[in-house]
Amino acid sequence: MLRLYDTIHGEVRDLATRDPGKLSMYVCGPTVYDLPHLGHGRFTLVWDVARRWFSFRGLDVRYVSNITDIDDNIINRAQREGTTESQVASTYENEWWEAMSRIGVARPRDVPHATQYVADMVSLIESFLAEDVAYVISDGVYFDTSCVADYGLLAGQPLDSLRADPTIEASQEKRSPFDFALWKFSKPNEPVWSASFGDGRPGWHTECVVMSLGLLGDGFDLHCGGLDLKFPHHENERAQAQAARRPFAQHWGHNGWVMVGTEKMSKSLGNFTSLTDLLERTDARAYRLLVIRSHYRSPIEVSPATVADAERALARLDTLARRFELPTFGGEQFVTQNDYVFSGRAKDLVTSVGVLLDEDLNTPLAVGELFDAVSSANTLADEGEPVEAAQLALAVAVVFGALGLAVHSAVHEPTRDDQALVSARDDARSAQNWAEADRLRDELVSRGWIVEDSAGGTRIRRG
RNA sequence: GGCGGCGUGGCCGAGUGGUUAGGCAGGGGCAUGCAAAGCCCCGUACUCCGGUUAGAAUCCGGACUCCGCCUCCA
Repeated sequence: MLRLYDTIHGEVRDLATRDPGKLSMYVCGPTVYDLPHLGHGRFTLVWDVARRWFSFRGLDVRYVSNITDIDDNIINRAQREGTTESQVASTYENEWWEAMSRIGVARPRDVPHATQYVADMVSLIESFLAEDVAYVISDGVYFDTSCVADYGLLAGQPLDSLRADPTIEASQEKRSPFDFALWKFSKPNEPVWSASFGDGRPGWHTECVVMSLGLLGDGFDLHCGGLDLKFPHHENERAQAQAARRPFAQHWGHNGWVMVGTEKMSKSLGNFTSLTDLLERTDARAYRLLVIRSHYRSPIEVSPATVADAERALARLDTLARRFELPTFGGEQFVTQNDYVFSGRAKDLVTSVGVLLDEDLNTPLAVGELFDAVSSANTLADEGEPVEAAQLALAVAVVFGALGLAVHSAVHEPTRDDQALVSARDDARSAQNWAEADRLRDELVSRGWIVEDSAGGTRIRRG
């Protein structure tokens, strides 16, 4: 049984599915007004890993993740740059998918765009107004949080114990400082959709509740996102579903922050690193390894040192892949537990790692066991047990593959000249002409190759 | 003020009562023509103060630090 921490209950619980064998999963996606940053990279990796693991276990996962393509930040950027909102949105959505592709995050099965669901949002807001759960003031339509009895469930405290930030001037017209905008009336030169209660654009919290229920239906299984969405975003989505008397997500998952030093990385602190920049100078797999090496609910520290550490750890896996000529997995391809049949130590590995991952995605312990298995496979091979060694190595690749991490090194084809140097060196070595062999090795090294001798002769690879 | 979380060896990062998590870095060794990769060995850590226990990093109480959320945020 798959189990996962549920934010509302504050404990690890069975991940129940509404329909047998099928998991409906919604992950709050990005607002596309800037390059994706490391925090985006983490949440997409975390839930991509979850999705892949659930799929490995045989669930048919319907993974939905939205693109918020209308929002104040988009409008501000468009006005600042003298362009249109849709231009800003499409520019950064393209950047988003480019980055997702590079870190190996599989495309969601559905990608709803907020602007395509405005009509449904308008109907929902109309129904709220009809029941006086929402009210109109000068700048928009607001949701009356006091109408939802258990408002504060996700925040972990009741509404009356929340404190409105005194530094933010609350609108005098709002019934409560916690009431949130369902709809914002448009100002001149802003994008506008018509509605019976006044032309304008939808509020963020309304977008996600409409899209998740619209695609996954009432009482869908799992709703995920970054911990900072827990309150108020997810609380407000939930409040709207409650008010609409529609069963909402049955299970809530939240991932931890990316830290920079001791502070949370965030837009407001201005200490973010763009994912696009990281990928310019790092093997994208290193970031995935960094993410799965710690627990998804813990904060992770991303720095040049921790990234370099992960890259070196990755080299150990790549060496294994080279030694055993392992297949690669990842990208849009999902591995399932029925794809390979193992026996002996390989089977034991898949079983024990599976137990760890089934229990709230304990990837750090799983990674520990996998690295142990790397040593074991090398030892078995050294001790003349090639078949069992190869099985174990393959199991390592399969499990890492199930988590979306391809165990392989980038392929670099030697040129004809390089190959000539390699065979010349083999000749020198068989003639025991060590000086010449060393000279040829230096030559290859100067051409950027790492030179290793093996039973089959000189082998070269890129670092 | 309310709510939640953290404090582990040089670094990252697991671990809820007893045996080395794991990775990276460092030291020693095996192997190798010499290397590289690989393998073996090594550091014996757990914020502080009390307490419970035969035994605690792990449970309880307290203190301190740091971080986060409380109408921008993944």
